[in-house]
Amino acid sequence: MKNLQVNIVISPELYSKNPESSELGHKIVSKSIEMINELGFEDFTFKKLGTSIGSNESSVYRYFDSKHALLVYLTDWYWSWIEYKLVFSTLNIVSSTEKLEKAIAILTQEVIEDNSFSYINEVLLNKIIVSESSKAYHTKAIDKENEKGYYTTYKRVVQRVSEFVQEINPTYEFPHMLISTAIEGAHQQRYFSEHLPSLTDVEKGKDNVVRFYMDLVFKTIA
Amino acid sequence: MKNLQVNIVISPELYSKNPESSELGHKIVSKSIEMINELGFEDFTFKKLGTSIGSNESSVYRYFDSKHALLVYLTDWYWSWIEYKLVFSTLNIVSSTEKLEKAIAILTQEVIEDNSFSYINEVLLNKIIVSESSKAYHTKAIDKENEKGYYTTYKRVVQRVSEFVQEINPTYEFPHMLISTAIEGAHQQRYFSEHLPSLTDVEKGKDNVVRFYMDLVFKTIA
DNA sequence: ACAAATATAATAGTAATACTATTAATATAA
DNA sequence: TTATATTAATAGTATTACTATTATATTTGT
Repeated sequence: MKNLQVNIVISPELYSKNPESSELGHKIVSKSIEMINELGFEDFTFKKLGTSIGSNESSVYRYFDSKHALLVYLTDWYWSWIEYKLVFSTLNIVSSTEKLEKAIAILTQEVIEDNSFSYINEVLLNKIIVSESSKAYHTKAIDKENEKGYYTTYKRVVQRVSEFVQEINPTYEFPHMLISTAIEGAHQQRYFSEHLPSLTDVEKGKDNVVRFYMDLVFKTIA
Repeated sequence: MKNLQVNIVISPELYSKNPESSELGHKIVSKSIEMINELGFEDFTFKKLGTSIGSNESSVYRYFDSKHALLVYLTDWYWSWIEYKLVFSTLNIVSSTEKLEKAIAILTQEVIEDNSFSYINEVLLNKIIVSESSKAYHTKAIDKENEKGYYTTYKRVVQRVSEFVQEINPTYEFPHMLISTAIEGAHQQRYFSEHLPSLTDVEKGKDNVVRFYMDLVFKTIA
């Protein structure tokens, strides 16, 4: 994956001005990832962001209509990246079981290496997904936003992996529930393991989250 | 359960003045449940709440330090109520399998009847848990709050049910992960089924969420 | 029954947030 | 070079999440 020149392309619905199109746009995305991690989404503001990139609030607003729009953009970028990894790593594999194994690994693993997609730090972005992304869709405007296509990438990822499940066991009733449970669950378990560890069974050094979901998925569809 | 005189007792950590102790307190809790449902947590304010119960903002602040504190209170009330139902319905049952079945049902079912615990509408409260409760613990202050015991009831519920799992299969490695995955997953699936249905496999009339998690849990620990 | 204590309502005020609008300066492109 | 677009700077607004103060009820102890 290293030196491939690939770009994650984000739907124009998800920004006012494309942050890919300028240096300032890059800085906005890049620094917002850092700052949301540091401050948490609630305490992160466009004013602070503007200041810290040597620009100002109103310039940030030209790229994103709101703080929430930026979070949706980051979330979509993440899922586009995951989809890319998913497609790439299951290409030319014939065994459905093997494809599902790879997929579950990608979906439940912690991201520990910044694959340096230009100005986006995937390690930090993954942390935002774990601790903040649920705020993107837990909003009163969810239905309108869903109609506008804000969550299509995520839905497509779930769909793709559900298809692997269906290839393995065409009679299994709940492939989408199983995959969305594994994805969201893995993020939650990572959050719990750091903050509410008694809700989990994580052990230092072992990647129990991946093992747990791998086991759960394959037993459930067996 | 109907005519039993039982009270849910909430730890004093979770309020400034006990809302159980006055008519105003009752109104605050009762109306806030309605309003958070209507407006969503973001648009709900103490000012609006005060006005709508014929009182005012500052009086609400005497019961709860912040909007967030109120959400944590409501969440704890919910889990205390679930714990009560859990203990009640598994009392005198000897079969661990049967106990776990009852537990999973209680944890994953939609609440459709207001069991009229005085001034709290459990149906609406359950909806808040489904769509807003993750905001209670996805906060930068989580570690401090956890130390103060804000989440002990929830943790105890997970612990109790994990013990049923361990009774059935003492060698299963991840009982806590399994139960917290089922609990949080069920809420998520209910939210998705309403707003992002392609992430689920819900069908009108059938309670697929309960069936899905029941099947998943028992297959996983088999 | 009365004073003291307590609870509540009403009002005002503050710093910060999440924006919008306007203008000025700067870079780029025709 | 001029027109165009981009950005920075500044100012302003309604609202939020809270704090503080005082006046008025209500409850409680004696």
